[in-house]
Amino acid sequence: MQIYIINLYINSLFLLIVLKPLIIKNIQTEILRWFRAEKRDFLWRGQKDAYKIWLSEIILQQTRVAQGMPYYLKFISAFPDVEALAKASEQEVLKLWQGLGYYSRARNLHTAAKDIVENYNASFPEEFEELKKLKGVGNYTAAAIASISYNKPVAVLDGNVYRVLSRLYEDEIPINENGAEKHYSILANSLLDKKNPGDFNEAMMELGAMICTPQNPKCEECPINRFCKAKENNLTEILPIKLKKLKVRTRYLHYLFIHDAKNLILKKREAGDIWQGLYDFPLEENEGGKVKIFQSLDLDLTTLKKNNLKKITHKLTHQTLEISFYKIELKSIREQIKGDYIFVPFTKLKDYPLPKPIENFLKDFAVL
DNA sequence: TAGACGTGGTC
DNA sequence: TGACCAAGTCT
Repeated sequence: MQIYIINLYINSLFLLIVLKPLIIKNIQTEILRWFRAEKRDFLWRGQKDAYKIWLSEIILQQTRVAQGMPYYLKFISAFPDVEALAKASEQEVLKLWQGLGYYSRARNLHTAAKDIVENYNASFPEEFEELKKLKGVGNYTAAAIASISYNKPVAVLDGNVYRVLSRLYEDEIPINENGAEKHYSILANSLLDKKNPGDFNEAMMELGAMICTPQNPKCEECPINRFCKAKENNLTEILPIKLKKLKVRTRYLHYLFIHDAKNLILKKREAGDIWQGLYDFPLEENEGGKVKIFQSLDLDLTTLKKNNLKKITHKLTHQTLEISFYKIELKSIREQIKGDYIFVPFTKLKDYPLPKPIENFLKDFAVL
């Protein structure tokens, strides 16, 4: 009996000290080998300029490469370095970001650029903790910059890595559960190739994006399929587990396209709502009745519906927007409109960052 | 800390 | 077609 227990102990010790590191080493080797042979050729790859890595990482947050690529090119061209970006106005940055969504990324990008120029002598900090102090740089982006640009051994944890880890280890802890980040971060860091952290991090993400996809993963082509518990137990379709708790509310927006011969009215959107810092039309948000924002004009939405130009549905992550546009032509808008509105010549519209529905509306009417 | 924050692609 | 997702972060 004693011998049996001792054997068991030795076996598990062997597993822990010898076998596990060996398996991890194998996985690292296979992932890196695959990555170096199969990786897509992006402009920001193969160089370590922290500015470019940072910019690409911010743009690619919650965004597909195909969607972000043109924006990366525009930004690099307009702002070749962090000083150029810092010198720009927030409106210029938002204008360039127009259409990409999650506009806080653009505002934070600009804030961080100014911070780096003013407080870091225009060069990026190298340490994970220091990078995280930059506005808009969280755990993921700090790890990406630190590992790719400065070879620091910190594992990135993005949607791809969560998925790869959950499947590889058949881990059923929901990836958006409280405490999940810490849990998966430990797994990611234990798997990280500390000698090639940048390449390995990119390799994990590339694997998740190209092979270990959310639907129809290409397990037969996966370089680590022989280590994958989810594949072995046919669980790739249900892993990773994600709790769903998204509530979508519906809002009814009535936009007044008020103009005279040469100008139209815009308003800068403020904090605490969608599209902060972008410009839209005078907005009445209710179900109907009198237009309250311009009582002097004595407008009624029911009457205005005769001039209803367009009605659309625009879906955001958390809101469904039922949008109506009304056209109101006035002789001289300056005298009749009071409040926090600006009068913009049609010729200057190109300088103003606009939410997608506003941009589309103006395009439809050949104003843009 | 759970919820807010855009847009476009996919099945 | 609606639900889910895509290199997350902030408050």
